[in-house]
Amino acid sequence: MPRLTDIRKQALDEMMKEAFFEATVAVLNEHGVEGMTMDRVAAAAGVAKGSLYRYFRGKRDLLEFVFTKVVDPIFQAFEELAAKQQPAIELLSGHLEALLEHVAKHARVHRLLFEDDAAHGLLQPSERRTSEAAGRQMATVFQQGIEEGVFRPQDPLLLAHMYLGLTKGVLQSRPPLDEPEHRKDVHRLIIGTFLSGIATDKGRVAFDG
Amino acid sequence: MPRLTDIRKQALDEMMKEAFFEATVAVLNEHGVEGMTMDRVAAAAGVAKGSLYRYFRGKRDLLEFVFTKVVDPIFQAFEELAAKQQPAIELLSGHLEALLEHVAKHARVHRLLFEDDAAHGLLQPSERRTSEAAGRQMATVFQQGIEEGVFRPQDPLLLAHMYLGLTKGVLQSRPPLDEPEHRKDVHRLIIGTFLSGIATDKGRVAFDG
Amino acid sequence: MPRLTDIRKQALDEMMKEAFFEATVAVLNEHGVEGMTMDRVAAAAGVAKGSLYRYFRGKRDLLEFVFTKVVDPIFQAFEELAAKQQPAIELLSGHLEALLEHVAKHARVHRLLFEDDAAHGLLQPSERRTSEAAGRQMATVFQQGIEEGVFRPQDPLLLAHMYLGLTKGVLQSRPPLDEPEHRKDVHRLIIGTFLSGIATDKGRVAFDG
Amino acid sequence: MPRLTDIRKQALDEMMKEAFFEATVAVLNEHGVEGMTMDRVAAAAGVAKGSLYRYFRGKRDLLEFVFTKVVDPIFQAFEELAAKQQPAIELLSGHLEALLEHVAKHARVHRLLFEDDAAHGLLQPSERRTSEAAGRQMATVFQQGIEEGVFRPQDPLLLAHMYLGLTKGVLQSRPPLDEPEHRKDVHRLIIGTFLSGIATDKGRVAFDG
DNA sequence: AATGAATGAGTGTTCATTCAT
DNA sequence: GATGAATGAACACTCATTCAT
Repeated sequence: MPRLTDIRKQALDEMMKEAFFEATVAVLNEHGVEGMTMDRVAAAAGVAKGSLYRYFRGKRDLLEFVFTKVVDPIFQAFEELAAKQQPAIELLSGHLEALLEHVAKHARVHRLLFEDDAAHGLLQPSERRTSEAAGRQMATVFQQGIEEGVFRPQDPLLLAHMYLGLTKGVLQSRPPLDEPEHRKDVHRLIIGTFLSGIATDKGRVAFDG
Repeated sequence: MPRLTDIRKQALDEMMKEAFFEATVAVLNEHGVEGMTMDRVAAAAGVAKGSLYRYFRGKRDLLEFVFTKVVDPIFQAFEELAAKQQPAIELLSGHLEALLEHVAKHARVHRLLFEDDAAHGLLQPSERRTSEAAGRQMATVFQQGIEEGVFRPQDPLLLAHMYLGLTKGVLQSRPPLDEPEHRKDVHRLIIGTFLSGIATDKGRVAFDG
Repeated sequence: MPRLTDIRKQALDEMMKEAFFEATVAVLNEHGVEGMTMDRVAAAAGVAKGSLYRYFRGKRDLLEFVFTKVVDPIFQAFEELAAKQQPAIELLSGHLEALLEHVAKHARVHRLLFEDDAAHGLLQPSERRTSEAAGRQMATVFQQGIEEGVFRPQDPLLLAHMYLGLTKGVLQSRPPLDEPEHRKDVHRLIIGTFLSGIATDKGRVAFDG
Repeated sequence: MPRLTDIRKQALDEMMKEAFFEATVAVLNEHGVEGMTMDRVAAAAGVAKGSLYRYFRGKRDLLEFVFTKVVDPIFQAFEELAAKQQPAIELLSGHLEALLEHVAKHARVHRLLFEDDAAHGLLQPSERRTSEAAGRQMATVFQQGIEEGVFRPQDPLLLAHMYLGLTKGVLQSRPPLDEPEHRKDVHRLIIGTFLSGIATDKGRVAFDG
């Protein structure tokens, strides 16, 4: 039964990687990105340092794994939503909902990998890739919205960057996201602002004038 | 003539610091923040490593100098504008104009320190301080705008973060900023979006519905 | 058999530390304390510098290890003697005997750490501690002797310092200590001088007069 | 008048060296031996670092100058005393008196150069030379005393080392030396102990027995 | 003769990576 | 396959010494 053994082996591998993921997060939590050493990760995982290198080619590899593990679900959630062929605004809304939920669940890690901005040195490439991928993904929504006539015609990629930037800005101010109502508030704030702006009628007049 | 000598000395000091500034930027450019070592900066500046330490107390000091040199003008521009007692929207507009001009002038450095998000590990304290200071500064504008009745009443600090995030998002997509018209376009895009949102009337109906 | 492995591991650790001890002594011998660098110790031990740090937390740690290794046995010998509840003079005598034997055995290291007075900069704390501890330890002997009526009443701590100083003085003149008779001679000299002084009757008269 | 100029020059040189002496002592006082850098000495002396090197060939040279300046007077005092052709005991007594006075006057420096034992790394050669010179010097006294019949016949050099060691031991316990009476007490203690020992008659019996 | 900026070898220490067991 | 000891390149930083001005 080499087949079964292989499967089992693969499963074990996955479990190990999972363990390393959690160990890494724990270390990141306790020592920050600068203090994340392979020694500490191995110790946190309860294995010898050498073993780490059986599962990851190096530190960069490990961090990319962690990064991906945190980021990927958001992309997948989007893909799932997009598959449902909804109107752009609902797509946007649904995606934001999923995003906020995800951030709420992985608050600690998010803070470390995104807000504190400290890991970026080590995973710049994958970071940029991610950021760009997210931009492209969102751009399709805006493209769709423009076609639907609900968004003003504009470069969709630029819109995506603005939207993502605005969202990141809100998240960087660390609003409470634990309770569903909190998330609802933030959701309304982001979508409302991005769709309708912050100006009153008076303000809009002042601006146009 | 100790007076003249002193002045000359001070001028030389400034020139050295300027040279180190450029050397640091060059190293950051080539090796990223993680690869920015004192050795490399010294080599790039064409001096011995020890000399660096005559002008900066340490790596952190050097990086803060670079960071400040890039960031401070924006804050100062804001202060100058704010002193003029203008309406909030004009203040916002003026600040963005100054910002875009500044970014255009220091494009390379900006990319390194802000977009790539990479220097943050080493100057997190000053970085976070800066980010928060910028937030607070902008918040006063939004507060004023709310009082003027041109912005919808909302947490000014949150508005500031959204605005800054959105702006950062746009800059991250690296729009051309060399020509004044380019900047005008980006300016219009940001202000317009933030004040009026991206939705058409139809979109707004769809959203409210 | 984790038991055996652990023991073996511990033994290996001890051997490594022992090797570093000897390497350190060799380096101290050749380059003096100021010239004792971690590089040189590692080189003398024939290992990479990094390995040193697996066994010692730092330079101070290493030096303290060496120092302790040399000094501790003397203290322990004293404790053992003191436990035997002997008269003060025999205690003194016994301690000196043990000390001379110990110095004979570790002549080279002693010269480095004590006579040359050179290591002290780096281990001043532990040195001073040691010196004071030795003083206190000996003071109890003199206190006991005073109570027994065999020593003239005087500040015991001062007596201890005098005794230790005198002994150190003798050792600094590097008397031969290899043979038991040599040690016997030195022993007699020190004890005799400290107990009865160096003056003849005539000298005593001259002094008192 | 090149003659006068030369003399003046030499005098200036002496004054400079004197200033550096005091600056060095001040630095040693404030920062310890490990913290005594040429920079600090120059700053303390109020001159440029480069000037230091006009008067001293290097750090070792400077430290030797300071050391000598502190130690030499004791030797000279001895020479002066010795020239007076006194009995050995009075010579010893007179020398100790001068020594205690000297130590009292230069207490701070002494502590740094002798007790703290930290400078020795840098001036080991001159230190050893000094220690040996002192030994030889004192040995002549003991030799004389033996010839006078006031000291028991014994290796004079060994006696000298014992005497100096005992004295050093007393000084290391930092007895008060400010007042003449204090010094008198210490003087009596050292001379008394070294000449007559610390044993009572009972103790002597116990020892001989 | 004085200055102090420049030098650069050297210091202790860290840590990602390798590899013999 | 796991281990963890060994490695050694790198790093930030210091400071005695030199030398152009």
